[in-house]
Amino acid sequence: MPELPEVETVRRGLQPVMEGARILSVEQRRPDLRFPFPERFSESLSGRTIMSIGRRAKYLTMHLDRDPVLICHLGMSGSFRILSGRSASLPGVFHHERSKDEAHDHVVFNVEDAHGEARRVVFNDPRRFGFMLFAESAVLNEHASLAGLGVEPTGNALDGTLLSELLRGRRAPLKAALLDQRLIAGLGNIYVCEALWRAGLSPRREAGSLGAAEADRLSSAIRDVIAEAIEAGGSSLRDYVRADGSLGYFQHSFSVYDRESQPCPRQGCGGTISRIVQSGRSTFYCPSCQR
DNA sequence: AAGTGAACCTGAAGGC
DNA sequence: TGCCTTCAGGTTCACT
Repeated sequence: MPELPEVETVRRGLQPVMEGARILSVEQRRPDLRFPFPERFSESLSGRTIMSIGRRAKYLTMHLDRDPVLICHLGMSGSFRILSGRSASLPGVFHHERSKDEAHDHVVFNVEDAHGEARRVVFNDPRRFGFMLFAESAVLNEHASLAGLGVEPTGNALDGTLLSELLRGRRAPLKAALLDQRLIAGLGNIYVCEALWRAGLSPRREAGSLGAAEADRLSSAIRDVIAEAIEAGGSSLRDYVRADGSLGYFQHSFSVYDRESQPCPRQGCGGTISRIVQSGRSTFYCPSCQR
């Protein structure tokens, strides 16, 4: 579910409550999510102080006052919500009222935040494609989950020259190449579709076939759409909410994603958005203006 | 090696 | 109403 902008939004939502907080206890309510929880999961976290919450691609990292680092992935349906500790013991007066199905509340962090407020930070994940793992901080980037990740589409690193290099020689469709986390890390189905539309490039193009001007356009489109989506607090489809319960609103800015049969929004195009399936996933694009 | 498709799991939505 | 199928923001594994 969550792509980079949603994960970054979650990180920013957790930051004010988690940074500087002390973990009093951790309730682990099942043995596994996508993977088994680490050995001594709760014991290793309890008593620690959270120094910072980081993000790499779609992974969240929780850095403590000593090892291990907690690596967390939200999978397709993972989310966090924050309850005030006091409200948590008084049903009906939660920090925010949105009550998700508590059957899928898999982990609860009981913390005391930097102001001494008791908080419950709850990880909910109906599909359980998310996971939590431990890593050694000194070799965090060599951890199996993070080691192979490509360039972040935020900041200045991703330009036309680098994108050309990454795509050179690749025979896969452009869509598939952009979803490959080893090349660019953090893009998912929504933002790949949106970036390709902005760049006027067909998702079916052979990835290695882009010219320099096209690679320039695409790298700009990727960076722009990711930056705008972060600014908007991500996209809220179905059940995605921010840690404070509010919704992101980038979904209102979709040009093609989930807009099959609707007119292409590009000025003067007049085309109609199509849905095709590429490597098992829906691609939305305008066959008229994306070539 | 690179590329494709299935698998993992639950819930929502649509068709009949 | 219920039952069935299809689909969903991701990653990993098995296969060609």
